[in-house]
Amino acid sequence: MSRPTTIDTNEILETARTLFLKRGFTVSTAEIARTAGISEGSLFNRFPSKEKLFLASMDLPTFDVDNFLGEKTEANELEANLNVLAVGLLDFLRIRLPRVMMLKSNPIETIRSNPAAGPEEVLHGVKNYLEREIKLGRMENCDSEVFARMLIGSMVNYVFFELLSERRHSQEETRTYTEGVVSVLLYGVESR
Amino acid sequence: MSRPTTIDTNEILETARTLFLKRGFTVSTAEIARTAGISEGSLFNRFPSKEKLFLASMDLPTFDVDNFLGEKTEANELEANLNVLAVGLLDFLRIRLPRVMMLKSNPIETIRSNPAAGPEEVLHGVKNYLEREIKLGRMENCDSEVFARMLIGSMVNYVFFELLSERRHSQEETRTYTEGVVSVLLYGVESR
Amino acid sequence: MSRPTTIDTNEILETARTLFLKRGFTVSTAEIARTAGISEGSLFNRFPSKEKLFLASMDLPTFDVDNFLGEKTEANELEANLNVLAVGLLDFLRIRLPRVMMLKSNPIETIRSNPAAGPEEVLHGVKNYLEREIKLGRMENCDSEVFARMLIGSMVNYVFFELLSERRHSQEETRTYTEGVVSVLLYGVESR
Amino acid sequence: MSRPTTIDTNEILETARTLFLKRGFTVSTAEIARTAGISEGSLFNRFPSKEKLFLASMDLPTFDVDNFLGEKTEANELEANLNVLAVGLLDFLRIRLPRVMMLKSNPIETIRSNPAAGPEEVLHGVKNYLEREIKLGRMENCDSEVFARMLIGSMVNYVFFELLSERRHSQEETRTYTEGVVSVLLYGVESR
DNA sequence: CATGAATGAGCTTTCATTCAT
DNA sequence: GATGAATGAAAGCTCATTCAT
Repeated sequence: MSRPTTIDTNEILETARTLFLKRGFTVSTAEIARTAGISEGSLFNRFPSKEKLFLASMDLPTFDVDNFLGEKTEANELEANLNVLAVGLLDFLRIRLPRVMMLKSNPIETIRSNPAAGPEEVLHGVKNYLEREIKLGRMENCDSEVFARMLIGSMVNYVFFELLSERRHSQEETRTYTEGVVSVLLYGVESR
Repeated sequence: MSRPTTIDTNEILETARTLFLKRGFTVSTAEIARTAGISEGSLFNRFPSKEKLFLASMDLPTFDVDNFLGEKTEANELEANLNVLAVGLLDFLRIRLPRVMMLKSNPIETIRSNPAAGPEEVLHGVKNYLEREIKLGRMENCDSEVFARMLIGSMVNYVFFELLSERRHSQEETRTYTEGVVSVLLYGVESR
Repeated sequence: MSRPTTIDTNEILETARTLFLKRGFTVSTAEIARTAGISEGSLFNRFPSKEKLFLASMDLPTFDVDNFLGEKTEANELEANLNVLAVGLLDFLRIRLPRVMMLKSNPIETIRSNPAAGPEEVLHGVKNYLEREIKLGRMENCDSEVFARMLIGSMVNYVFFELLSERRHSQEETRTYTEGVVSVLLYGVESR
Repeated sequence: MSRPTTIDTNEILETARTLFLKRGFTVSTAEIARTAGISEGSLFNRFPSKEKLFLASMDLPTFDVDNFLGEKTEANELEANLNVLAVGLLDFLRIRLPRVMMLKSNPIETIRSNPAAGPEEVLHGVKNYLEREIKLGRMENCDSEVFARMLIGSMVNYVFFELLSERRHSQEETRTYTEGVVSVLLYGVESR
């Protein structure tokens, strides 16, 4: 019966996210509103404070290893599975990592207690997956924590480079890299 | 040799760094001055602007692989060398990484052109070192870029976890981890 | 005779009055509308501006001494009449005084010219009444202005205390007070 | 050693008080600063918030009956003393009353608990004085509360009229009034 | 006519920076 | 050089008012 809503909250969040990620928490709400094509008043109608807007725009996606692999893997191919997982992690981290960094660098008061920002989840997910593969006899026994950290760390670092150099690797580069990583993880570079 | 009445620039920088790293670029110059025990006037006598102070306090250390290893390694022990290198990288990254993240998250205008913030240096250093080891026949031929990225990435990620969880690993945990990483890199987890 | 769908202007005014009196002119129109159970749009359909709403809600009641006494007094009893008048003034002032104070403390531009806010009326009314009583020989000749001011002032002050202490006197306290006041006015405390 | 203070806090308070009293709490801090001839920044250097400034500028003076009379009265002249007291009350109320009204009409959160805003003090002071006079046998026994309320109320109302009509009575008018009041209080208008 | 989404002007407040000593 | 008072531009936020339905 009243004037219909014309402003899309998601559009605001995308605009804010883009600006925050590019220029830091110090971008002004005025600029966010202007870029989103709305008035500052409308911005604050949706989000009660700049901090809330910031936190909402930096919402962290999660990554469920089992769900992700369950759909895509051929059960018996460990190396293939790990390659798929590596690529999935990359895509996930390309979204999550810049937000985590932004949140960490602008420790709004209420952020501290947010456990979702913690990095443990993904590590646990990968570790659990590995241990299941070991139990199933499809993988040699090994320190799953070290393996998981190395896999994730290699992906994190790859994305990290992309962020800092502001250049995204091509699909080919990426595939070469992930395959190299998985290969090294499984076989090392030295024949023992 | 009496205590100089002038203010130690390094003390200012340390104070500023601590505050910036903990609370982000938005800490006020007033608070920095107060914490450093000086007046705001003095702060601006030393640094012409907050941005300059920020950049100075986030000065990025560099890591010269050759220098570092030259002093500490026994030439023939590749695995030992890599372990030393890994620990050295960790210590280096514990200082550098939070600053890089802070710089990336607060891209002051003048920062863009600063190549020192780029992550290529260390990658090149490690790659060069690896290729020399390969040329010297002390290491199997391999994709040095992937190897370097994995080594660095594993360390980056380890420090990353420490930053996010605000808990530093013990020396023992760290040694176990670095040795695990190097071992996997060299030999993998699967016997081929 | 079903409940009308339209909004009762008087209910709005009562809500607004209550809020204005309790919290000052700074209460927001949003809160007034919410408290009244209507939309802000409807509020502004009724009152073209917040100021108009404020002025309307602070509408000052008047007090016609003659009308008031005409119905209630026994003609020959001066002291009784004055007691009735005193109580009537009290009840009147309990409504008028807080509004006058609110209007005075928030001198909306257009208020200045509003003579109704002036306090002269009641003073004149009481003075006229007193002079009639004197002419009728039911009261000694005296300075009717001083008498009127003292009577009114005593009541104003009594209400004033109630406002500031946010506690309304009981009926008994009130009667004791008004009778004391009238007695002093008529006979003083000293035998001359 | 540093730049000397050039802004007088009292001047700020006077400016703020004048504007608040004339236009209500809604005068902007910008206008207060401009009128005081200082920057808004300086205003907030002195007062951490507009509310604090408001409260400070509405600081309520107190009136110590004994101190006041102690210096000015000839001990044995009750009526003379009361006349002096009445004038003193008037002068006091001309300052206090508008501030009390302003405070009451803008009930800043923290104001509620401020007992100084309460009107009891002066009432008690006058009552105590009267009871002492009664004990000393210089005044007939009477209801000191009613007497005090009437004296104060008459003065409050007189000032009230001045406030509302924005016209201050002349000294002569004032003296005539106070003397009339005291006379009525002591002797009434009727011979009993 | 009632609604509440949208607005934008204006508010209080902050803060990097300058300046007089 | 060190100080901290003073500044003013801009920030975050509010809110009376308008408008599309």
